[in-house]
Parts: sequence; C-alpha cells; structure tokens
Amino acid sequence: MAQGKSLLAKRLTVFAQLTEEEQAYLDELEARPVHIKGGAEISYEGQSTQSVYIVQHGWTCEYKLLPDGGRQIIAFPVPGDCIGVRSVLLKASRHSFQAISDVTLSRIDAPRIIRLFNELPYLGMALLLATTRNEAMIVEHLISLGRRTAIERIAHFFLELHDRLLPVGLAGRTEFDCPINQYLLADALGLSAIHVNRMLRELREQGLMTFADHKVTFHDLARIEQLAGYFRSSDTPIILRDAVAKKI
Amino acid sequence: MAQGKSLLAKRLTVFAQLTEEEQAYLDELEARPVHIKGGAEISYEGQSTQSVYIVQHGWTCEYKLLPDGGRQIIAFPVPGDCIGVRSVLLKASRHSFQAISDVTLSRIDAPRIIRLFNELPYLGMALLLATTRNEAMIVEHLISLGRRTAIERIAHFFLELHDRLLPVGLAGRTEFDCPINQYLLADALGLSAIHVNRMLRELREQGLMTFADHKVTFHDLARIEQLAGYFRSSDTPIILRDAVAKKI
DNA sequence: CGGGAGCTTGATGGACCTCAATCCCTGTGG
DNA sequence: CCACAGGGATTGAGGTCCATCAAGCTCCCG
Repeated sequence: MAQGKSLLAKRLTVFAQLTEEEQAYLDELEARPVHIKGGAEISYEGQSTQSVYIVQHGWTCEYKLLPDGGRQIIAFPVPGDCIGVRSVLLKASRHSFQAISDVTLSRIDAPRIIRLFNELPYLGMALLLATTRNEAMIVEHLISLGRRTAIERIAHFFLELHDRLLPVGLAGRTEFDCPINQYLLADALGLSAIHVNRMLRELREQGLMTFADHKVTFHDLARIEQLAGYFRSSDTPIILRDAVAKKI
Repeated sequence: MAQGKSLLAKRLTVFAQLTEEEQAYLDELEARPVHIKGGAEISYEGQSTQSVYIVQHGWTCEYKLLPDGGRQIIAFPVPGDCIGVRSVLLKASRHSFQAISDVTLSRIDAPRIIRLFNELPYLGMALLLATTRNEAMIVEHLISLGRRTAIERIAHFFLELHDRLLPVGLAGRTEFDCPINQYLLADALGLSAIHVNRMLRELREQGLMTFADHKVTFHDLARIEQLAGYFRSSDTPIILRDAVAKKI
C-alpha cells in the first residue's frame, strides 16, 4: 500500500477512502505487534479484559466450547481480519480465539476502540462495514452446516477459502498453503474428524482436489464448484465518501 | 417511546443517544409503510433494485435457496429489525425475504441508506451496531446447526426467540405467539419437517414445552434450558456518545 | 527409542431423511 | 349446507449418512 504500514487500512480502503488522520490513527494502532505461538490461546471466553486484535501474520480460529465438551469453530481469521469486534461491542457474545500457526497480532484495548468510534466515526463505520463482510461469510458457513452434505461442505469450504486468500496474495490459481488440520476442519464443518478424512479421500479419488501436507490443490475447479454448488462472488462493496462525491 | 414514532429509533436507543436531527430523519424514513400479505415475497435474490426494509409489524424470514431445491432460513426478522442491510452494502451477499404473517414494512431505497451513512455517520454506526447484534444471533444459529442434536436445536431456538420477544413486549413469561410452522422450523434448523414434528412430540411428552396453534408454551424452563445448553444473556451493549461523555 | 500429534481404515450403531399414508381444520364455491 | 381442495400436523417403515469405538499407521522430535 502507498503511505501507511497498516494492514487493516489496506483492507478498509475497499470500503472507504481514508483521510491522512485516519490512516495515521490506524498506523499507530498497529505499531506494537504481539507474537503468539501456534496452538496457544489468544483470548478466552471468560476473560475480563476485552481487546480487539488485528491479525498481521499467521492463521487463527474463533470458536465456542459447548457444555458437552464439543467445539464449534465459527471462522478462521487470516491476515487483515479483525478479532473480537463483536465481543467488545456486545458483552453477551463472547467466544474464544486460538492461534493455529505462529501468529503476529496488533492489540487494541476496548476503550481505545470505543474512542475510535466517537472520534473518527467514518473509520468506525468502515470497521463495521468490514465486519458486515465477515457476517456474510458466517452466513455462508451457516448454510453449509444446515443444508449441505459432508463432501459438499468440505469442497465449499476450501473454494471459499481460496477466494478469500487470492486477493491478499496468499493463494495461487489452483493451490494454496493451509495450516488447518483435519480436526479443526471437522470442528468447523460440524463433522467428525474421521468422516472428514473419508470425504477428503473421496475428493482425492474423484480427481477433484487434494489436501495434504498443509497444502490444498484443486485438480478440477469446474467440477468441484459444481459439486459444492459454489458460485464465485465478485464482491464489489460500496465505498463511503466516494459514493457521496459522485452525488448518488 | 418519547418523541418519535420510529420503531428503529427505539431499537437504536440501546446503542446510542440520538440527536433531534437523527430522530427526525428516522421518523421520516419510516413515514410511508408498505403492507405485504402473509406468504408473499418481500424481495428476491436476483432483484435488481435493492432496498432496506424496517419491520414494523408481523414476522418475516430471510433465506437462501440452494441449487438442489432445498432452502436454508437464516433468520426471522421481527418488528424493529432491519432487512437487507447486508445485501445493500455487499453486492455479493443476496438473499430472499418472505413475509410469514401479514407484514407492515418501511422501505428505504439503497441510495438513501448510503446518504444516511455519509450525512449522519453516528446514525450509520448505530445501524451497523444493530447489525452486529444480528450477527451474534446468526453465530448462535450456526453453533446449533454444527454441534447440537435436533431436539437441542429446537429447544434452543425457542428459548432464544423468547428472549428476543420479551423486551419488545411480544412474549409472556412462559409463553408467546409464534406464526412459524413446522416446515419453516425445519428449514431454519437444517432438519426435515417430519423429524421436527417427532422432536416436538418428544418435548411435549417430556413435559418441557408445547408448540401448537401458533403458540409456544414452556412447561419447565429450568429443565429445557438444561437440555438446550442455554444460558440467558443479559445483553448490555456499549452506548456511543454516552461512553465518550463519561470520559472512558 | 519412546511418545505424541496427526492421518488412515474397519465395523457397528444411531440420528435423521425419505417415501407414503392418514387426519384435521379452514376456506371456498356450488 | 355440503363437497372439495389444500395447508399443516402426525405417524410408520425403511434406508442413508455420519458418529462412535477401536486399532494401526507414519512422521517428527526429544
């Protein structure tokens, strides 16, 4: 990106032209990175002090533990994504976050976020707009869990992930690195790890895709998209200020 | 509510103290109501002109149709809820909306929403904050689909619905009216209508709750909450402006 | 060399789906 | 007033998808 070093700014530029002041604010927010080892907790459901984190490097997951010991993974925030906005704004909505690979984060304490909303409302809106896109992803995830079979879920999951990683340069045309293991995949897709394994074999044997050694490879994009019922989305969100400038 | 007639304003007051100007803007937005018959479409996935609607009266559902003819219901917007914010802000995220009962809506065309974001940013933020709460509900829904059994899903669904309707005066302490039928319930919970029916019988025979004649009655709240793994949420969201006034 | 994390495969059972049929209620038109 | 249609609820039988239990495999690392 041009002037700043903020990853979030880069992300938000899709939604709004940021002023110098807003840029600077974000750059400063992301100044002090935190490093976390793969497998470690980032924040836990019961935690008293809430913060928002911006993922700078590495993979994370957001999940909820159930009374029976089960776990449901809600999303896999990757670089440029925010963690915990919902938790800070809504006291009732608390989930846990874990580092999947080694991770670098920028931490923003809750009071600071609130101040941001009050002092730079456009920036706050851009932030919330970004969370709206997260929401859209969660809705797609929900549809998978509700109405798709195991093999369709898996195929759909990887196709969507691919589309998410492509624009940030973390994926090639037909393959990408992915540190998720079969247990994480199972907890995200509402399946058992054993069944995930079987369905991955099925996908492999049908010549559709392979997932091995932390690497996803698509062998036949057309057919796998067909199987998953997946439609590539050309996501052109609205742009604040630009919209008003054009007298919409 | 005190001065205005806007239902949305009432809802947003939880998040932000609105100025006179913002109040007036919302009142005017909701001035011309639209009536829709139960069962009719409100807006359809492929529709070209996008609008946001505010539910004034009656029940609606948001859903997505799948290539195989199946349907997944994402949410049931009730009075005070917004419909289609996500669709307007993100072109890629389009779903269909249907009236369940006879419904009264206020329609706001997309350009107007964009203008709102630019001219009254605090109001825009309050709106997006409200959608953040929707997101939290969708996450709970996702967890149900991923990791709860059929009977747990049903119990959890009605408990959550109850908690949503209580504060707006649409529910009593142990019962409420609910125009949803077993097919809608099935499509929301990722089940077949037949299995929903069986599980409802199970709940009835165990003396936990009954759902008949568009009416839900809880017979043993403690036991059904236990079954569903449900924890009542005291949702105290942050308040904009107030927070800054208190020098947080 | 032992141990653990992650992957793989087989066997069995259960949760839930599908197909099929019946029943009730309400609205509608002759 | 009755016939009829249609939406919704209900129940049974059979089959499928996926979970669970159990075991063995391959790495990697100390």
